[in-house]
Amino acid sequence: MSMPKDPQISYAYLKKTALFRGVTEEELPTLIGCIAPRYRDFEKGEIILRQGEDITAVGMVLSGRVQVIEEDFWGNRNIIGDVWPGELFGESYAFLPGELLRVSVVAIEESVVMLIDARHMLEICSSACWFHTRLVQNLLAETARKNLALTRKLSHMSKRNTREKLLSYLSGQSLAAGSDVFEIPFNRQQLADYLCVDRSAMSNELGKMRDEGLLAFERSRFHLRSEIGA
Amino acid sequence: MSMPKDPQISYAYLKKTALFRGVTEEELPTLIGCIAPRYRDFEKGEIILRQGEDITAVGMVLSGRVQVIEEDFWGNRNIIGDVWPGELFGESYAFLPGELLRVSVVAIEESVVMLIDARHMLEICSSACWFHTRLVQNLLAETARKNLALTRKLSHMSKRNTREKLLSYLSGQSLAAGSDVFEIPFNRQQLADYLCVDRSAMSNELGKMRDEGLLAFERSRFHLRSEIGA
DNA sequence: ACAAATCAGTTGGAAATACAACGTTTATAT
DNA sequence: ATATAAACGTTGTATTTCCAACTGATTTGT
Repeated sequence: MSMPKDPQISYAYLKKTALFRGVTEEELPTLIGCIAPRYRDFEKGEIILRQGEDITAVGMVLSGRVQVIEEDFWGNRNIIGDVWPGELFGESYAFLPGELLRVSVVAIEESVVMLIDARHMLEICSSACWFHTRLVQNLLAETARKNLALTRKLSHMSKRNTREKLLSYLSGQSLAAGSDVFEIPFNRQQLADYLCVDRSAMSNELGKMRDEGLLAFERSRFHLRSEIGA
Repeated sequence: MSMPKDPQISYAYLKKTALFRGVTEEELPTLIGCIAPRYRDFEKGEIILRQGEDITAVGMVLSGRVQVIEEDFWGNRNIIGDVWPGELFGESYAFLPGELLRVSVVAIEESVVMLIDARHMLEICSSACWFHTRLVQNLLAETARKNLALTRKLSHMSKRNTREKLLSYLSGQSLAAGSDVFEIPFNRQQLADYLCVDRSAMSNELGKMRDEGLLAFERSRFHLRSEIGA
């Protein structure tokens, strides 16, 4: 890890991130000065946050690519997810003092990250700049969004068999689209991964449901039937 | 639904809720005046929030009991969860303008709820009271807490079979306790419900793992073994 | 236009899970 | 202390899922 003297922050880029959305390019330097982020440079393979730590800063990947990893009781490593440039990590832990990290964050390429202390985001700065409000709004919106996504996925996955998982997911997609005909953003393998089931078994189940008249589909386009099919 | 003239808000009670934690009883009246909540009285069975709505207010149950319900494409109702007095509802949707409710919230007893507009929480009030900061901190902490709980549950549930779900859960509990011996907060049926598996199948799997020497247990007390058992 | 790769559906056998039923132990109430 | 209820483990069977392998259709790259 090293301290980059001149972190190549592009304001044009930052203002498009979920955290800084709504702040203009002119306002950004003031805001950045206000929340006083730290910049860190990590080499490929370096650990950014270590399981067990108690963090108080939110991280944003500026360049490179980092991964969230979980190590269980027996030392088995499990990749939880990727964090791409512009995205946040550690934002759930940073606002819960005393809550120890259950994951590690690792740079899988040379990466530059921005670390913003949670207090700097929440406390009203001396210059009372309004950007703080916007930042907190963005932060809340972002955690709320993740929350909803997790809740939805969980509501599908808590179904006991593949058919019910599929119906739960498809029903949600249909309601979201406001139509009984809709497109899903997954191909079969991705859908199976999302629902944590076997692809072929899922395909099989889809076929059965089609034969029973519950639904029709063609690739990613689905049609749910409200009439109880024959 | 009616407008209670004199909602029986007890400041002593409010200051103990997750939302108002850290605000003293003396400060509460000022803060409450500042965020200008609305109070509503619902009869048993009345709908508080309707699926499809776009809400901008966070709700808190003051008395009674409300339930979060999901209705799918075919009209099947599914109970998502209960909200007890002092707890929040709608907090994920309130901060995402344009995001339509995928659930309904229903009073299952006569209930009084407090509705706080999201903007009142986020925008700095004229009197620039510092409580706002605390309120937002509490809100962020609360959504962060839910986020972590959801992420953890999901990481167990994404395992393909009962054994791996159990090991994922138990490993997490062990790491949280910082010991290979620990107590879990569930009985067998609750654990099975949490992991979305069949209780007897789960019991069976626990027995097999005990016989294989992976772990030992007695009721809710578990002991994970790091050595690869014979 | 053609070759190669990806994607989707199908099938059969092995493995795991759900379900129902039952006996024993542990906890709770009177 | 005793009766009652709840919790836990066990077993057998029906059902479901996983896995591997294969075919045909569609997409992609050249």
